[in-house]
Amino acid sequence: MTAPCTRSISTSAATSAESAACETRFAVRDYDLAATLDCGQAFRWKQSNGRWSAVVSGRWVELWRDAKYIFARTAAPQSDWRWLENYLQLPVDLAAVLATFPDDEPMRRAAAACRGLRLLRQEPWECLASFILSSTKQIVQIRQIVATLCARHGSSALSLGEPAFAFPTPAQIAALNEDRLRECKMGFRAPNLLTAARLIDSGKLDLGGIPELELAEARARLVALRGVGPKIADCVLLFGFGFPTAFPVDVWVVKALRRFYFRNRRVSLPKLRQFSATHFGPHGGYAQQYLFHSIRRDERKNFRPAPARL
DNA sequence: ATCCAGGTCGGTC
DNA sequence: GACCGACATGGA
Repeated sequence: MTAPCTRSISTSAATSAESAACETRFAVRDYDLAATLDCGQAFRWKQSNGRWSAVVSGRWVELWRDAKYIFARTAAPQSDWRWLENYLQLPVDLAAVLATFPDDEPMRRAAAACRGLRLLRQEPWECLASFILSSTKQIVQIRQIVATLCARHGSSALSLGEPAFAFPTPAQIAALNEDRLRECKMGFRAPNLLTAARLIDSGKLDLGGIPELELAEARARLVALRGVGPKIADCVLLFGFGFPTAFPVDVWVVKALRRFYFRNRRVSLPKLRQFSATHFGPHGGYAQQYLFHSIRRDERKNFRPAPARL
């Protein structure tokens, strides 16, 4: 698909890491990189002067855009970029996805308000672990917990800027104990992460088999984990495994569904789940992310920070 | 200060 | 089923 390295970076002053650095670009349309990386589906991306960096499946990578392209560079040489094309879901025809959304006013507005928003395809274990850590936490805090966990317990990754760390493997976490995990500020979620890591590390839970299952069965496997209910399970199924109709219903989506489809009436969570499972079509998961992103942005638009004090 | 955050769990009625 | 409080931690 893409040439391995369109440009290899090498200068006389380059360190050994820099001389192996690798850069490429992808022509894209309808791809809002910033919204996609920052909308609460992934928790590792940091922005610094217009560029986004993270560690994806153990590889440090930096991304940036111009009008036509997404540019990427890594610290290590790449023989191909399929891992990144897959992560960013570059081949997805967004217009075709949007065309399956229900033709109603809320979805038309959400699609118009979030033009270019995409779903990523994340590494399943990292996705599961991250969302185990997400319950009743704000997105900024989830990022902080995940960053601490990676810095303390993940393997270091070759990078060009700040030191970077891979997400800890199940084995790396399984080798810890609850107190070590609590030191990463994850509170009561620590034992949940620990038992999930140990089940996977011991082979008692095989995430690799999940994609072969029907949605309901896959969901049942995940919900069997302590600390994983229907919402977190659907996040993992959608963002990690790509089940297109997985539909995470969190507090924001509840708010959006009630406001847009039930005239702000009190509707029980099971009823909202039932509605969402049938109303949003073959790419319901995508529709969910558009609702989530648009209502969060609307609410924040009304928020005005207090003027800075001197 | 008080409420709430990309929830889940184990109780109640 | 529906409703409730506990669970850690820190932003707003």
